[in-house]
Amino acid sequence: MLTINQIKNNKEEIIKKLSVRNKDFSELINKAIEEDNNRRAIQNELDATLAKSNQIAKSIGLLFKEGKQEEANNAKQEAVQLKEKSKELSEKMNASKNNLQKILSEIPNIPHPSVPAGKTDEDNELVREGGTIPNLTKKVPHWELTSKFDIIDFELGNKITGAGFPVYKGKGAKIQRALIAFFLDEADKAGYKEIMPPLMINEASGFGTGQLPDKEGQMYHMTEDNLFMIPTAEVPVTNIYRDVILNEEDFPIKMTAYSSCFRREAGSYGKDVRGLNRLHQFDKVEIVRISHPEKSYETLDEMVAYVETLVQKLELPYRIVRLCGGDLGFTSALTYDFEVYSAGQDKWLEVSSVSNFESFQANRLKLRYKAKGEKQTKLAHTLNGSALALPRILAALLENNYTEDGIKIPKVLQKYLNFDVIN
RNA sequence: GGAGAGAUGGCAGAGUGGUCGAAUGCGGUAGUCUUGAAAACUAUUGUACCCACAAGGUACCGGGGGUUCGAAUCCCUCUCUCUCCGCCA
Repeated sequence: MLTINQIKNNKEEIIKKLSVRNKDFSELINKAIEEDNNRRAIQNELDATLAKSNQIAKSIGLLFKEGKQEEANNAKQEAVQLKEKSKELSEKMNASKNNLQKILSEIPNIPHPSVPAGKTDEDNELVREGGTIPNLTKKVPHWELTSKFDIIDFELGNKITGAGFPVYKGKGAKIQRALIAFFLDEADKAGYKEIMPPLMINEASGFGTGQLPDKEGQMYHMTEDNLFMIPTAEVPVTNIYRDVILNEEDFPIKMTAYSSCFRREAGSYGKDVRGLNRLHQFDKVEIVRISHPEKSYETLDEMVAYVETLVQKLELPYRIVRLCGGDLGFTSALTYDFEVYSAGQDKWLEVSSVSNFESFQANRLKLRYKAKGEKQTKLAHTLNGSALALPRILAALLENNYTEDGIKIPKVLQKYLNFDVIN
């Protein structure tokens, strides 16, 4: 969420920058400013009324002490009237605040100047590519390979739970474990502190990172306890810093977490859902950073470079794209997507999304820092990225490395496994 | 799940209707002293909003609601924590 001060101070500029998202936000922006003016007017009056009430209440205490019953009773009358007035005003004020909140929550993050204009993923900008696309004699999609080698059982998942909950077996399960260990070890080497977070979150956490209230339908909801299954470790990990005021010297904050992720994927039925392409439960290692505002883009570049080393070490052909305005997430200012080429399907699969949210999440989280010698707190910047999501990485590994002799395991994973080929 | 106790500032911990944004101690910051440090002493030390700034004002003592002219203090409710019992990996 943008702050009202951000909006007021740079109104025209913000409207202009938001237009990169292919939508005109001038009306909402104007409404927000108008409502804020309204709110301030009400608060002025309310504060004055309360001040008077407080004054009278104090004087009543003194009058009683002095035994001036009559005067005290007169003062009470006045106080009652003031109270009614302040009640009215505070109701108005709450309504105004809620309305402002609602308007603000409909305004997305301001795209970074480097975000290209565009409508769909076709307008995304290719930043870099690497690796070599394998020249396979036979292209086999992973869902055939997994059943051929009996390493992932989709049918069994259907039986136990439902579609989108695969069962990993034997070498399939071991590869999952190896990938998780590999990703965590790499993150550790890169200075990220490992976190093992809760897999369910409460409402406040969901609000902090922006899943609630908008994307409520995308999370599994335990209504009995009002908890939600996490769609990504970003949520619990970033919320570690909800309601926190940091010191400048606490930066940089680097965290990583492995977790299972749960997504209802409502509304995406039938679209690229075969095999591992889109699941309700999957595993992912996430990196999260909290950064000084002046350093956050440096941080973003660092994260992109880091994720790039992962796909390189896994020897996967990849490309990095900068999302265009139309494809950019609501909360993000700049996002780089990583895609790996999956030869069996002849498709690029998105395996990581690395974003700078600037102060958009921090505002909701109330995550601030205090510069040395300054009294005012400022919002920190938050960033996160997948490093990496397992299922599509696995799909690409299986498809790209498949030969007549079986599926070869990339070198970096071999030390985590007691086999180097699946056959 | 049952019974009881509790939730106060960075921490510890007073405060049971008015003079409490809140004693005291510790910690933090600045200064005095010192070659430097420690100790000691002095001052300062929550967040947000209104206000151009300052002055001043308002709100916040786990969350929400209520009683009252006035609530950290009384009532209701929710959440959480602790102790005991039960169950349990």
